[in-house]
Amino acid sequence: MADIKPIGKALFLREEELRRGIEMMFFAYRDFTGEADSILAEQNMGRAHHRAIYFIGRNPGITVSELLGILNITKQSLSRVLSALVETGHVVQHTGPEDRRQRLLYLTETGNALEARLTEVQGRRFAKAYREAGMSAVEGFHRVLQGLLDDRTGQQVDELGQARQSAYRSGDDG
Amino acid sequence: MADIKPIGKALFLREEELRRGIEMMFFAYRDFTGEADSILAEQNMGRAHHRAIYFIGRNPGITVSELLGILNITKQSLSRVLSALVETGHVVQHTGPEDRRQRLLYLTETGNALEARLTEVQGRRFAKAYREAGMSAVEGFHRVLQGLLDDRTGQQVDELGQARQSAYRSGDDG
DNA sequence: GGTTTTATGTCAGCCATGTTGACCAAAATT
DNA sequence: AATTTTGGTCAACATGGCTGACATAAAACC
Repeated sequence: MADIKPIGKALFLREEELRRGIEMMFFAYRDFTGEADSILAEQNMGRAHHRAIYFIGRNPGITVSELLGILNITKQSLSRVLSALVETGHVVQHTGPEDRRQRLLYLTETGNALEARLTEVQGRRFAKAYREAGMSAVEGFHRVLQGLLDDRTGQQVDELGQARQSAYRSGDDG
Repeated sequence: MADIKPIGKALFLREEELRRGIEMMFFAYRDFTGEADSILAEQNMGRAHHRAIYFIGRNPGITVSELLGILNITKQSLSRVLSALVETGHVVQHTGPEDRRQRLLYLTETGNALEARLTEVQGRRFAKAYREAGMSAVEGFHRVLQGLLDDRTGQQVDELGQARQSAYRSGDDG
């Protein structure tokens, strides 16, 4: 059995590899959000506002509950941010046509402009990374990220993708 | 020139692909940190404590300045966390032998145990993702993450890798 | 060698954003 | 009519960023 590997060393290398992933994830996320954070700071906003704006822009007419499902925060936290965004004219709430309890959320022109600006800087960063890494690396990147998700999140992401493909909600920004 | 592509559609696909990256990054980071956050909450700690513990464990004898360089936060923010960790017996500070202004940081046994526990849950998640995605995907994952970094961070990460390989600092936990 | 400058770290207090808990109102359900 | 669901509000609290003021050690300068 000459092909038995030195287990100790293999485990060491494995741990090093995992730690490398952990660290890179930390640094990459920090830098990935950094530029957007700066833009947001100019407007006295934070990441919480960004996340709300992003997912409202991506899903016009989304309800507060649905948004809560995506963000995984409490309604009190979200409420604070939404109030601010309505106040500053980035978001409008329309009473649901079927269920009048619901407040369907839409970006205003101002909100759309900010969303575009934020997504542009983050997209630019991704475009550079994708370009440098190459197509097959991008494929691998997606697969690993997918594997990092909780099962529940994985399902959610799939559902979001489906919903987006199939139909846009009726509404001003449709 | 029959191979000119329909630009409009290509751009649309490109934007969709970039948005997919942006979203996956958000979800993956959230889930990636979630388990560790729970463990930390048990001990009345947060992510800031985790980051300090992680990088001290990884670089025994690191100075506060060096740690600040890694974390990109203010010294005041770090100081608060370090004081708490010394208080709870997770970290010890030794005056620098050359430059007596410095406080070299080390994990205690307790600190090491917590670090190991936290790194284990995060490592397990990465191990699963890596296993499912396959080796070449992992390679691509690293390359894309690398490309997402600020230039300055990329250099830093390299330097850290070097320092770790070449020599361990003298100290109790060497 | 004493003074200034630089490096390093601490204390105090502010702000954003997460949390719980208690409670209210409107609409839908039974 | 009573209950449940949905959404909102107020209050209080914790974490972890931030700035400003300050203390001390080391280095640089005259």
